[in-house]
Amino acid sequence: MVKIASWNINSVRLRMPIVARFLEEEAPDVLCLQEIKTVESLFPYEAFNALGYVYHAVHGQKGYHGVATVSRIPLREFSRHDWQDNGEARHVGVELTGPGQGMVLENVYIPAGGDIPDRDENPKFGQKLDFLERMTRWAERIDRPTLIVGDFNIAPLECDVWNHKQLLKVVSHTPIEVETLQRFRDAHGWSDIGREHILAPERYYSWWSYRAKDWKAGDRGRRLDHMWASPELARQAVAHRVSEHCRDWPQPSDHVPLITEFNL
DNA sequence: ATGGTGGGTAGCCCA
Repeated sequence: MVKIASWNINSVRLRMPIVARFLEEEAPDVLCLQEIKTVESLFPYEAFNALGYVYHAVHGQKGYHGVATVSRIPLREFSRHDWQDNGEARHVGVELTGPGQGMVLENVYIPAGGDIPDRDENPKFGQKLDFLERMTRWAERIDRPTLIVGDFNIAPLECDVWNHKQLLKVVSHTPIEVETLQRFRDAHGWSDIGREHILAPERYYSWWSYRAKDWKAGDRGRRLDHMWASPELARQAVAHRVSEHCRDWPQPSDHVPLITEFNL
């Protein structure tokens, strides 16, 4: 059994106490973090080592973005894609070399895309779509069992947001983003593990804005985080869940962890 | 219709 988790942590240094709490509670074999917001030299390697997570693949950046995959089972880093073509640290790819040997694990942080869903008025929105198009070209050539996880910053289904109609013009749920993400999905035949285990139209969110007074009261959530697998790998996913309670921990991230267990 | 909060950094950017 190999247990993999993904969490947009919004500063790994600030939130190391709750990361440790999560690792002690869930004991995933591998944890993929997004938005670590630090350079590699300041990454809390020792804190992870002390918890038994002695394998690391860190692609950091000062102040913004950044991803890290930490593990208690052996892995080897083998790729860092720049799908935005601007030098931002938004991806790291590893291959498991012990348990789950041969499985490729891609950790990605897709750009949020700014506030205005228009390429001309808001260059960041265009960059988000371009990032997805480059990922799609990459996905067409995948020839190994692959799991891609992370903050996709898109909630594709109606039941992935608290109010579908109200969010149609809100970046993360616009038709153009959903269509672009669908093309990425079709390019490899990805299986959306989250939605294979928590079936539509059931509510499924992974992010709640900090701007709500009480995130739970209005429950204005969105499913921005995903775990997508190659079809043959998806068939080996035996459990999947969302650690929603982490949103209530002290100084929480605005995202919560996703967990999938594989029988490999 | 608007602004609401949070993190990193250093005099605003990003989410």
